[in-house]
Amino acid sequence: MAQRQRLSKEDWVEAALAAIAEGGVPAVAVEPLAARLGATKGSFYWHFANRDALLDAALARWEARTTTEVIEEITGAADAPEVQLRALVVRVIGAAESDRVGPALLATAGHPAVADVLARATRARLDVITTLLRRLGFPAEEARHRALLAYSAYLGHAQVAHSTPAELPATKDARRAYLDHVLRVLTAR
Amino acid sequence: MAQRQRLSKEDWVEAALAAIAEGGVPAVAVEPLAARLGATKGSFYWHFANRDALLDAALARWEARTTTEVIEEITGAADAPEVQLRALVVRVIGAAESDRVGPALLATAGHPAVADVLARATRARLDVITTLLRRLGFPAEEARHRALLAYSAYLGHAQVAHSTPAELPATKDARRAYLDHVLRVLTAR
DNA sequence: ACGCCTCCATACGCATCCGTATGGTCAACC
DNA sequence: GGTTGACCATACGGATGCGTATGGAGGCGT
Repeated sequence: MAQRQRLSKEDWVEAALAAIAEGGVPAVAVEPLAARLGATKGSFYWHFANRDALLDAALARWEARTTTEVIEEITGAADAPEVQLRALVVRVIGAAESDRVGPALLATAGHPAVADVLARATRARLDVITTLLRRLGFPAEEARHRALLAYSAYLGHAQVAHSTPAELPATKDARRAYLDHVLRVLTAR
Repeated sequence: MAQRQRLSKEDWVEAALAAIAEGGVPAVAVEPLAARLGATKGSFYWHFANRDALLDAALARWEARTTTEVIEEITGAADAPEVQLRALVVRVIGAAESDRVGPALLATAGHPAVADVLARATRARLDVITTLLRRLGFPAEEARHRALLAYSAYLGHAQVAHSTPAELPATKDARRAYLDHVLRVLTAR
């Protein structure tokens, strides 16, 4: 990997996220990570108290990057709800195909720290979608139902993209057509 | 756990599936499983050549139980496509909330055996849904799009049910209303 | 009653990972 | 140019997992 002489905390966090993406939470192991970074445990235990501290930092980083920042970015703009919803979907579908951490976390939902971050992320994301749908004129219960459906579809799309990308539309045009179709189905009255 | 004196291959497979559900593929470890079954490695290595053999058997069992058997059961009946589709959804949504193995496998899609079984299951499931939608009168491309959306929604629903069940409709009536809503949205022209 | 075959426990060597202890290196600063 | 402190390598002990070797317990036929 990188042949830096000195490593920062961030380097370890990024390596941990990469490990989660490839092998799930159990793949966050100090010694293999050190080997991949071209360092040893000596470096790690200077930056972190123990393995769990690294895992916590990685989870916090993931939550910020895939939930907090995205929500702020989308809802920060003063666009109309239709525009915001479309921006959210486009933004998030693209990310879903590269971010493999989310699906990987599901396998370890038993771990307390993982459960916490998943619960917070799920709630925040569902709330954003629900709010947008309400602003589009859907009544409360229907907005919540449609938000749940849309978010489920997003999660599932990430899974398919990750496990069997061959089943997704192949060309860029086909993907855009699919995306348009999905948006139409999800917002049709 | 069970205080049986003799264990069968099936017992080990079931224990492996339970382990995957709780901790993902890496949790399929011989010695912890043996402890849980009240046995030792001596038993395991009589029934299986090694850890991978158990993993393969568990994956095959999962595929049969959640894909092959379900598809045969649904398409075996001579019902109208609307009835089959609804039966499939009802059957599968209920299972999604108890089967935690599927989501857990996603975390280890890098493993060759896992990738194989995921690819086969995804393809088989998408094909079934696509066929049903075609029989409902949707043209080919739209049927495939809607099938992908429906299957994604199913996968995501399983994730939500597993990680944050509190976000799902609480009462039985609310769940039924949600299910009706989803079916209506997914099959509306 | 005897041997046989199935199933399992025990004990071992090896590898991997965690966490600690300790000393070394290099840049910055006086 | 000597000292300090941030950063890291090496070396260790303990825990846990894999796979093998070996012997023992118990049903079953003869």
